[in-house]
Amino acid sequence: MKWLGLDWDEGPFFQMKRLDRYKAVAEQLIASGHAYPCWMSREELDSLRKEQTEKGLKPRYDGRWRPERAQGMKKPEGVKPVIRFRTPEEGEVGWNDLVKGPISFPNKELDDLVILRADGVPTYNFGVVVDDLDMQITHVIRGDDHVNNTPRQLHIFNALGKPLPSFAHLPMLLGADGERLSKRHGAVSVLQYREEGFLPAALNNYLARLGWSHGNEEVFSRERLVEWFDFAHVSRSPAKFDAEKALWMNQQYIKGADDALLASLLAPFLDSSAGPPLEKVVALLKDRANSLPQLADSARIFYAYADPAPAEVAKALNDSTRPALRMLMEKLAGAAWDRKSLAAVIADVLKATGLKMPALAMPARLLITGRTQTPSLDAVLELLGREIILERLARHLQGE
RNA sequence: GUCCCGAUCGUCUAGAGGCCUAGGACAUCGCCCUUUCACGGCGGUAACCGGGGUUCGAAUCCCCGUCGGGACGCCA
Repeated sequence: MKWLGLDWDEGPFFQMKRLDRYKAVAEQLIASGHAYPCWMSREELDSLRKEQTEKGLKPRYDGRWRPERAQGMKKPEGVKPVIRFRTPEEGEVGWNDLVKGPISFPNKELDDLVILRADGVPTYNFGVVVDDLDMQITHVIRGDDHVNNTPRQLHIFNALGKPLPSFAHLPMLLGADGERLSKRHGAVSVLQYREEGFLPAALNNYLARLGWSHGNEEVFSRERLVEWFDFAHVSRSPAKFDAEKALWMNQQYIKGADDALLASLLAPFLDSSAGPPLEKVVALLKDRANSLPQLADSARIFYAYADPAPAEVAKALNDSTRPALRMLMEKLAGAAWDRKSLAAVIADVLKATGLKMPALAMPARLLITGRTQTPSLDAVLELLGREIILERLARHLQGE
C-alpha cells in the first residue's frame, strides 16, 4: 500500500485485542434472543452437510440447538459451546448496493451462523459488524465475493438495532486465463509489479481503469481519479487483467517521468557507476521503454560494453564502410564534442563518401555499442565520450 | 446441486429508449515520419450472447434460455 501511495487514516487494529468487546456484544445478542449457544460437534456437522449434499440440498446448519427446539437435548459434558446467530426463517433481506443496485436473499437460504467460537474468537461476519459499528464505518466497499456475506451481516446490524452502512461490491479481477486473481489462486503480490519495473502511478491508473471508467479517459492522475470517482461507473462484471495494456500504461508514465527520478529507480536494475550521468542517458531513452528493466537494458550500452560477434563485424565491414569509418574516426579525433558538431562530422563523412546515413550509422553503432538498435548515432557519441569511441573504433578497424 | 450476481470488438470499456452507420483505449494490420529500434501521426479489420415480448422506436426495459463469475466453513 505504501508503494502504491495508498495511505490510511488510523489503525491497524487487532481483533485479538478486542475479544472482550465481541464477547460483550455476543452476550447482548443472547440476552435479546438473537443468539444462542450450540453444542453440535464438528463431526455431527460434517455428516449433516454430507447428507444434505448427497440429497442435492444446500449444506446448512439445521438449527437444532435453537432454544425453542433444543428441549430435551442433552448438552455434552465438559464441552464449551459456540455461539450462533438466530437468523430469521421467514421473509427476505436486501440492500441497495452502490454498484450493483438492489440485491435480496430469501432468509430461508441462510442458516444460523457461528458468531463466536468456543474459545471466544469471533468469526469474520460477526467481527466485522462489531468493528464497523465501533469504528463508525459509513461505506463497506469490498470484492464481489462478499455479496453473500452481506445478508448475514445485515441481520446482525438489525438485531443490534443499528443503522446500516452503505455497501458497494466491486467486480473481481481475473487473470489473463479468465481465472480469478486472488490470494489463493494465481497469487500475485502487488510488489511483483514493482520488481517487474512498474511505476506505482501507472499501476494505480491501470487498476483504477480496470472495472471503472470516466468516459474515454485513459491516463489520469490520482488527483483526477479522486475527483472523478463514482460508484455509478464501476462495472458490474469481472475484468481480466491485460498485461499488454498495463505495460502501455507504464510506458505513458515512464515517458512523462522526471529524469532524475527515473535514474534513481533504475538502481536495482543497472550498475551505472562507470559511464555518463544516468540522468542524461535516461532522458535519451525513456521514450522507448515500457518498463524499468527494459529501460535499464537499453541504457546498458553506456555502461557495459559487449564485443559484437565477429561474424556481425565481418558483415558490417566492407570496402565502402571500412574507409568511411576510418574517416569518421579521424575526424572525431579533432572534433568539438557536442551533439551538433558531431552530427556535422557525420554529415561530412557521408558527403565525402557518398554513403547514405544507415550505411554508415549501422556499422558504427555495432562497433561502438555492440548493438544495432540504439538512439541516434550523434547522441550516442556525445554521451559515450571521445576516448571510448576512438578506442572501440580502433579496436575493430585495427590492422585492416 | 442450491442461492446470488453478471453479459457491447481478442482485452478494458463508452452507452441511463431515438444523439448508434455502436465511440475510445490496448493488441493487431497497413501507410507516413525516420539514422536502426522506438516515439509520434493517419487509416483499416473487429462487438451489442440467443430467443421471445413491451414500444412508433431497444445495445439500453421485461421474460426465458445459454454462458461466465461468486457463495454455500467454528477462513477471511
